[in-house]
Amino acid sequence: MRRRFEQRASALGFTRAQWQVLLHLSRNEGIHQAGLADILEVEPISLVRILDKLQARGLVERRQDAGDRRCWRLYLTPEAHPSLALLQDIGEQTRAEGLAGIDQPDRDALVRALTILKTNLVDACSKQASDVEAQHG
Amino acid sequence: MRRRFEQRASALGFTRAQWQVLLHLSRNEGIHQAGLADILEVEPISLVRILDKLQARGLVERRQDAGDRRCWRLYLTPEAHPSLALLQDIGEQTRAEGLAGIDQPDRDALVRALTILKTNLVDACSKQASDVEAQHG
DNA sequence: TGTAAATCATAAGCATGTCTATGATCGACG
DNA sequence: CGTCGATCATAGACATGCTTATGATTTACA
Repeated sequence: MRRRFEQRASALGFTRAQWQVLLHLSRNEGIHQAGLADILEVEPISLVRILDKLQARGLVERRQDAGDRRCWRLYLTPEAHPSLALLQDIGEQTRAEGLAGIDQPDRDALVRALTILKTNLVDACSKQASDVEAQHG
Repeated sequence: MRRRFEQRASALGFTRAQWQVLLHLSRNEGIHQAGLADILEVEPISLVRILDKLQARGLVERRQDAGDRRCWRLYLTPEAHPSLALLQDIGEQTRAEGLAGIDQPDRDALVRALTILKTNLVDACSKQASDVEAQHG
């Protein structure tokens, strides 16, 4: 799904990661980088360089936070909106293309299974992380 | 699933990609790099550097092909087997951990749905690739 | 046979993910 | 008020994925 999306989106000069950033930013304008990284489930450092590129292309704006000089608040620029709409279409098409021929009960089961699977693994990851922490002090 | 596996495997000094290479190589000893890349569904160049590292660690051997001087045949060294066994255990545990609490019908539906989904997208990718090819030449 | 096309391995350069480290700032607590 | 620990953004270094390009061979075909 990643490959197919990227095959289509590369014509617009975007990667999947860039689209995800734009999409989630559009739903959370004014968020700071750590918060967006949390939503995207990546480390903040992974986001920094993507934002650098999007900012260099004039699609994203970093504004100083009034009360906290450490952090930036993130906004889409007006230039971002047309691309974002196109990218959302591509995402929609890719999703539909992938799910074609899967009946509704199986789609439901897919979502159920993946939801549990993700929860299981995230829990296991954070449990082990806190174990290691406890051992080391 | 990738993250959880890597969390565990990093203690052994392996990445998921390296494990996949070792695993599929163990099932296809004597294969050449392009063939293994095809099985792993990555580009040959992505495999080269992983093999370089595994070879440097003495886990993989490249032997000249007798009949074709362009290609190498790949073999695991005896040193690879203990690590491979450990990594397979980790893979097994991670899979079990992820699937915990998903009943059998949903597991079956998951496999069905993902199989179709992958086929759909792979077909769409290669169809578009050949369209582009046709246009350009 | 001789040349053009395909194939194998690999390099260069980019995007994105990680971990670890660092400087600036904030907040909490003595 | 001053210090110490948390948090924010970011740098450096590495792993792995990609596209595109290249040299060496092999294969196919005129």
